[in-house]
Amino acid sequence: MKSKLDEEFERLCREKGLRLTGPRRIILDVLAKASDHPDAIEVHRRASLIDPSIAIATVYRTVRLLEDSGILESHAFGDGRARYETADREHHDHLINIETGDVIEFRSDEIERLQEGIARAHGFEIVSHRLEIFVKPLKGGKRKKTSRDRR
Amino acid sequence: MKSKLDEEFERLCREKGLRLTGPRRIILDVLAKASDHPDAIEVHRRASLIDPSIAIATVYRTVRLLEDSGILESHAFGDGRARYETADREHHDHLINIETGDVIEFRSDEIERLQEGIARAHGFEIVSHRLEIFVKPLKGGKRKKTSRDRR
DNA sequence: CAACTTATTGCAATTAAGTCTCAAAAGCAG
DNA sequence: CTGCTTTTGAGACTTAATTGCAATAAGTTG
Ligand SMILES: [Mn+2]
Ligand SMILES: [Mn+2]
Ligand SMILES: [Zn+2]
Ligand SMILES: [Zn+2]
Repeated sequence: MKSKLDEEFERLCREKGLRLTGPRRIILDVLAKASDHPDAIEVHRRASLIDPSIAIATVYRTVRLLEDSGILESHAFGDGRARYETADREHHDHLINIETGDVIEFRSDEIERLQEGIARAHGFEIVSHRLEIFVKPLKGGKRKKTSRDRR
Repeated sequence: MKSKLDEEFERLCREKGLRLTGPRRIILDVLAKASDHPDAIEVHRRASLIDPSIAIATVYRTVRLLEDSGILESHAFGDGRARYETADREHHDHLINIETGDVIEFRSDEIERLQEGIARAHGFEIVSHRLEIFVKPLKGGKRKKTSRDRR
């Protein structure tokens, strides 16, 4: 099935004279289907299951292309590698469980609004931002079953 | 003059059997005096003015040691390098002017409080967090003279 | 202060994420 | 299908950071 992302990417290709190649389709597909935040190596591993000839260099080239086009977002959570997710959902920030590496998404309109105010007070407008909260489980139980996110 | 940081580092050395060496004193001094957020290469450059024989490897080793001891904080603003600042001041977050690279510090107790609430609602407690807002100047003038931060 | 033990240093080699070069392969307009 | 152009895979390269190692310097003891 052809997703929103596929259509957007096709449009982009036509617009910029880029080619809709096999590797690009597969990499975009891997990213569209991911419900976690894979890094380039993990994207390559998943893409390789579909076409083992895809090179890691192509993964790096493609995620850069997609990121520059606004189709992908990259994050730098603790470890050195950049991690990716498609930019087709509403903006959110992340809680990272430092004991398990699980990533939990959240959104706070209040925080978003406060950030706007801070930027404006300094004479700026926000281009982008990142908020990452590194957490560990509360000892005293009170756990919600929220961490569906792998790694 | 001997700063708070120096004393804390001396205590740490005694505690862990570490040695208070020339290079360590100089690197800590450079960091204590910095009012910006220098990266390892810049710290090395400044340390070299005092003792040209200091190796970049020693800078990397020392900032890691200081960071692990909680004396230094490292940040990963856009560019690949880690940037450092001493952890002796009150917690704050950063606005980064993407046009100039200037870093502006701010603190919002409201945002801090909201983060606590979010973490707790998910059954976690915050270990650390980072909030970085990438901004550009508002076209319509309204500028405050706040950016005292170099680089 | 001199001798001694052990941590630390400078240096060069190494690692690891990501980028680049280039000849071969593949898109795609005609 | 042809021909032009972009993209690819493979491997070389770049850059921040880490590590191995022999030489050096801290700190300790007498
Ligand atoms: Mn996410
Ligand atoms: Mn700061
Ligand atoms: Zn946000
Ligand atoms: Zn904060």
